[in-house]
Amino acid sequence: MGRAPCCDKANVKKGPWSPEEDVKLKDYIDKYGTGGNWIALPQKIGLKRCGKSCRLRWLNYLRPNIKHGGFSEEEDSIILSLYISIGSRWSIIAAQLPGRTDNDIKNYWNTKLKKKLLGRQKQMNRQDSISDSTENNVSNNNNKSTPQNLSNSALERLQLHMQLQNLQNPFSSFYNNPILWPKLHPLLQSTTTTTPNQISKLASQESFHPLGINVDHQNNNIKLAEINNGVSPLYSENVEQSLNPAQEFQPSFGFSQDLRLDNHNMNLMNRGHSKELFQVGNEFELTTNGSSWWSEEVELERKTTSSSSWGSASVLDQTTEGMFMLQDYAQMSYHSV
DNA sequence: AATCCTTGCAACCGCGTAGTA
DNA sequence: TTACTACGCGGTTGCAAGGAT
Repeated sequence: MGRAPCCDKANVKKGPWSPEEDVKLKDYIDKYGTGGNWIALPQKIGLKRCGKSCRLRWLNYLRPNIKHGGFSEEEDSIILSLYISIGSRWSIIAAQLPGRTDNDIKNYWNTKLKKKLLGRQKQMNRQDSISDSTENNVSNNNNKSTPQNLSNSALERLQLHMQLQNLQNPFSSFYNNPILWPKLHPLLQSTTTTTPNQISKLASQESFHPLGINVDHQNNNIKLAEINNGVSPLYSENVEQSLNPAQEFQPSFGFSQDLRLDNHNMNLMNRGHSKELFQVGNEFELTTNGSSWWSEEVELERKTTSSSSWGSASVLDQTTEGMFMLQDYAQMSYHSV
């Protein structure tokens, strides 16, 4: 037995909206607002439409200040960086692009931007296969170890990640690309030991992590995806446990620490000693054993069974996604010396 | 000119979640 | 605590327009 329909399907019009319908809906909402009830709205206006359809039409098309098409390079960069960081969380990505809707961005990504970027990678792969048989070729490693049922999303993000690395010259990392990361957290650019004072100083600056997570150590506060100036953070929460100023920290590379991902919480752990809590919106625990992120030594503990936020990807897919994020952003964690 | 194929985008569908009684 | 309702989100579909053959 399926879910009860949200409206009487038989008496509801489907398909493209007519200009008359648009006018009716827009006029009414301009005058009276939605009334907090989309389901009842079409009846009030006299539209033979489902409430959900009205809502969608309003949000994606009729709402004021909506922009369609003509994405700028800057918008491309923001979309790309957020997609690699958080995946297909279109509403979150849209929140960082004023005037853009999640549907618009989703369509733009699926039909243009993704092809544009992955197309470039194909070109580069061709060049690689002709001129380079380097043992460390990431593509070769990829072919060897990528799980067959790796989700499309994870694979895309992986491909994009690798491509973006390739796009840099050998002496420049992905993370230092000012186009991709307009405001890169200075901690990530350092490979040397960072003292608490340095961390404190850095944290007080207006700087952001490419993942979109900004850690304010002074206030034990986290802001997620605060990318555009003047745009309110998508998420902000006090961390569970503050950094101990008496300890000395250094940026941690590789996978020497455990990473735990809960529902909406990502704990970067240091072998059981939780340091930070980050909100990322996932629902599993992931543990690595200090090995390569491609390695098989990954333990996964599924905490809950439902996770629509990350689509229908399998647990293995999600593992890979987690690994991807871990590899990318492990640098942001610290372990005590 | 006709047909087929591809692309872009609006809209739909189903599910998870939050709010409330 | 449970059941119900509505909202919001992301994946998917349908179709029109344009291009290729």
